[in-house]
Amino acid sequence: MPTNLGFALLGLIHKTAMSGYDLRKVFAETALGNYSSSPGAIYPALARLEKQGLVTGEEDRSKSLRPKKIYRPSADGKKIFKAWLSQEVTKYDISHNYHELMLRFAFHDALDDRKATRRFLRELASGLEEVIADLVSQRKMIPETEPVQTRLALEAGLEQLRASARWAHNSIRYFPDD
Amino acid sequence: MPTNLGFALLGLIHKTAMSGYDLRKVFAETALGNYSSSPGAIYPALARLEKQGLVTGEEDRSKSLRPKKIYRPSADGKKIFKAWLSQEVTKYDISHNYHELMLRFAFHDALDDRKATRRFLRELASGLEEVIADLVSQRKMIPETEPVQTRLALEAGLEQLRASARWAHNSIRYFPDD
DNA sequence: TCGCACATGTAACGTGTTACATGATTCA
DNA sequence: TGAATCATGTAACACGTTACATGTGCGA
Repeated sequence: MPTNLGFALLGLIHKTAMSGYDLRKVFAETALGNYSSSPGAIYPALARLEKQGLVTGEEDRSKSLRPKKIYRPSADGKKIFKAWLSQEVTKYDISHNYHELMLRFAFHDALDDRKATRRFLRELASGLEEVIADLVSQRKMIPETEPVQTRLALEAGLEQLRASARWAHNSIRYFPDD
Repeated sequence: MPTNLGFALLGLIHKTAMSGYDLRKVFAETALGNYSSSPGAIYPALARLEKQGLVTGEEDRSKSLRPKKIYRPSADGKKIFKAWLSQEVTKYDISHNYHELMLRFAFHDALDDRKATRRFLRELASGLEEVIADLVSQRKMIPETEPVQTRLALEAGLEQLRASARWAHNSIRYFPDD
């Protein structure tokens, strides 16, 4: 199973076939940058995906530059990518892997299935409520002897989660039923 | 220089001397859990800290259980820990390392210096405004042809940052100037 | 005596980071 | 001709993950 970086690469070439260099530029220039734009990460990741049969790299010598390798997802690659997108949203992911969830959402258009995206957002919203409730009860259990910072740090997390929950609720309307 | 996990360990034993097992429990039971509670991470991290002279582990056979090793920060360890806490808040950290910033804040009481904590929050708040402004202009540059998800994913990040900025502003009052 | 909580570790593995290496093409 | 940009990669290293190994003492 690919890593987040692998899925990000898969997602980008799913839309448009690209070389490793092109991919690096996308990472460098967009908010995807969190998933690293260093050649030491991207080229090995592409090689792994190719070895696993999830992408195919085709040399392009049309421009007589040093040959580019243009990557495309294979049938298997598309299948695995879509399965990744369609996974259930778990509480675990929400508290330990939020970045991955947002990565998945960002690529959700590849599914071309408003119902699936709606489900994603609904699951996210309700998962968030649960995680928020957990944190609220954790907050209650912080003894008075703890420094303010402890409570405030928890509060910071809470506020981010609340913002996310509002966002998820508001976003559902962009994927109407029918 | 220790990793985030190393600093988290340093921060916990700074307050109360503890064994590796105790530390694991703290990680398992609190929101710190993001920094891993697996023995394969914690024991090697403690060993590294000890080799670097930042902590000292003293065997405790008082209870005749399998001997505990109680860890304490060394003078060097305290110095490095406080230097870490006192670091400037950079835009880079805000966009690529937000977790570490919150970890730092959570341990800020070790500094016992309201001025430093105020400075941290002020720098965080103003850094956040800048990062938010950057994202807003990035959002403007997303072509219409992009799927809604692209814009919404960026929006999700924005809302989290805005929530953080509000939190930072509101939190400053807990650290009054004298 | 069986299992559980206490307590500490090691080994294999994958992956990301940084830094370096290589080479073609364009343009001043 | 020399620098910048295009383009792909490798090598060393550190770290975290998972899984396993080992052993003590207590209570049912």
